[in-house]
Amino acid sequence: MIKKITLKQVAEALDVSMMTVSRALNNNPNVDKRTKEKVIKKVHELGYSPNHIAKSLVQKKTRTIGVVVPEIAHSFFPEAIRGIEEVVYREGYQIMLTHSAENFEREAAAIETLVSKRVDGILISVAESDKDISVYTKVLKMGLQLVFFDRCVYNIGASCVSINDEESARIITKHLIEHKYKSIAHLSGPLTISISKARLNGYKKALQQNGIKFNTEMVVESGFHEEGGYKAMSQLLDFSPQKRPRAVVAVNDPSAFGAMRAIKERGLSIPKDVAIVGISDDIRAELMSIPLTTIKQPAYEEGKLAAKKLIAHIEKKKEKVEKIVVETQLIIRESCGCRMKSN
Amino acid sequence: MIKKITLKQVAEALDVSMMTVSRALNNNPNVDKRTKEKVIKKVHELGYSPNHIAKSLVQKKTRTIGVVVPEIAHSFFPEAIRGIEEVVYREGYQIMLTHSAENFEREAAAIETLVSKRVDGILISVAESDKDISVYTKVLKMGLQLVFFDRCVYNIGASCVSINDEESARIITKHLIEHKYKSIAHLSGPLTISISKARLNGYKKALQQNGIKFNTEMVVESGFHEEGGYKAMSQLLDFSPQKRPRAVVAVNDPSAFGAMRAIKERGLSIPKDVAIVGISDDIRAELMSIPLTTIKQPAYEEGKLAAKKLIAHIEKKKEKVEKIVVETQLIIRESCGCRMKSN
DNA sequence: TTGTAGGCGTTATCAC
DNA sequence: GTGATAACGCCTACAA
Repeated sequence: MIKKITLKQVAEALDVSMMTVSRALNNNPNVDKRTKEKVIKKVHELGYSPNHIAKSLVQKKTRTIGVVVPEIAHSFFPEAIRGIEEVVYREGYQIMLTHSAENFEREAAAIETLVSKRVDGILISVAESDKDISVYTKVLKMGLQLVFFDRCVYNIGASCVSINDEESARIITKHLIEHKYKSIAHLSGPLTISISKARLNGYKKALQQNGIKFNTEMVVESGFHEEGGYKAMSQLLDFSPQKRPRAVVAVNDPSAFGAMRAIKERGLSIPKDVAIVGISDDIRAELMSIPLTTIKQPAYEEGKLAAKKLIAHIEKKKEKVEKIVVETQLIIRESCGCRMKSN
Repeated sequence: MIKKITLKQVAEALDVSMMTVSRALNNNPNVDKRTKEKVIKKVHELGYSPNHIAKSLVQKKTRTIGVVVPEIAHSFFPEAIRGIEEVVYREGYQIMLTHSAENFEREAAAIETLVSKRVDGILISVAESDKDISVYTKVLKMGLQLVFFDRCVYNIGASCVSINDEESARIITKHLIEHKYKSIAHLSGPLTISISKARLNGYKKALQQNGIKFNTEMVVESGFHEEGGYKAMSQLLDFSPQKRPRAVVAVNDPSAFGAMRAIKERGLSIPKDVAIVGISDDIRAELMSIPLTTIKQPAYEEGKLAAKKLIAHIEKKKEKVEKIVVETQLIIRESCGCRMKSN
């Protein structure tokens, strides 16, 4: 850290007390207009920069929030972080960004560090690995504010911002059913976390509501990433042509991208041989050679809402814990068989 | 901030001094093994979490670095941030992420806040708006470490990690020239910042080395974003068909994407009517209906190198200030006219 | 309107 | 190996 001018030095240079300088700088009304001007002038002259560390120590408030994401660069998260930053900036907070890399231990360590750094609250989208929710309840018990976004943990007393996962999966599965596909598989997320279970349930519900029997073999766990989608799809394609699914609901777009690669590598065509849909509306979805039909998830909005809710929890002692659901939208492209490519 | 157990309370519960607890927790060798065990046990029992704010105050070190980017969600930056996070995590630092939104005032405010939060150093990619470099020199003068990445400011005594901008632009322009295009335009970045000037120079150099006369009208400032690329390209397309450029070097991929949209909207075809190339290798480049020929810029690597260099500056007092150049690679796709789409 | 005293939760330093 | 004390730079609370 830098050797710097302190309040005391400014005060001495002006021959006033530290408190006068402090008050002048914090817009305290009880300070003579001329002294205030003098102080501000001297502060610039000396290049004084207030030490927020000291301020935080006495005020027990850092105006910093911690953000924990399982992934930084792909699909949903950059947009969500942009939304968070937007709100946080306007409210005069800062973001401490950490990354769990989908790993539970790393996530727990990140949370612990954020607590030690005394952030005012934490925004988290949980990692996909096996987990013990006591990490989160412990944070809450310490009185730290916690808001989940996208991948939530429910019923532990924290607010959450996400889409309606079950309904989104149900709608897009139903869309596939309307194409008369009967044999529809699901590439699921890690079933330890609730978002995956909800999407699986939505898929099941759509089948059931349309009189299609649910078949366990048609659900393969792919996780949330491209590689997993590729592997899971390959597994399904190893079935005999009669047993092979005619359509696939991927848990999200990256998983769908991996699956699309697997399908193409077998020389099969999308959607003629296998139709596929995702959930996310990743930036790449519309650019694929067969544009992906998907559910648009408003990442930027989710980030903003989550940040707003967290700050409300921090600033108003009695802010209501709630589940905030953002609207999604079915985006119909070609991978479901709705329209074929024009050229 | 949370009401929490302090060192003092742990000490009292154990009937030892605060220093003993502090030493035990910081792996100071001068602590009896059994007292250390006792301390650790009690710390867990009480749920004590060390207050890094207090620690930072006395040690004048926060183990936090500030990151300032002009953009959070698109193209280069998410990957760069991922690289930064990777290094910072391994070295036991945290990231405070801020966003200038390409706006100079906002950037200056972000830096000021980071200084007040007493980060140990700052990693910055500068905003595109008009600027006064005194913001950066002031930071340096305070003794704070500063490392630029991607968009640098040179000769002010700060290290910098970037590609060789001039050479990259020269190479990709030369590639276009090898296609026998004579009338080649440049969509430039904001000419106030050095990366744009360097790329413009590379473009000029390629023309000159190949006996093509440089024509001022063929350079239009597009900025770094899609919208600017669209507008700048539209301007060039307003020229009469004879004067209109036959090929275009965009300052980066987003600008190229905007330009491609403009070209298509006029009913022109890429690369038949207008060939185009970019610099970045954005995730979308290969997915475009006409895949974009571009220069691959290793964002993740740049982030890692910049973070490593910053931490070296922070920890070794005499780390050399240097310009670190990362290798780029020409990625040939279809937009330059090299090969036509297979189907 | 201004100043003084005390403390926020740690660690550095020196003593035992 | 352990403890007492004085910072670190600021703000709260109270006094003048």
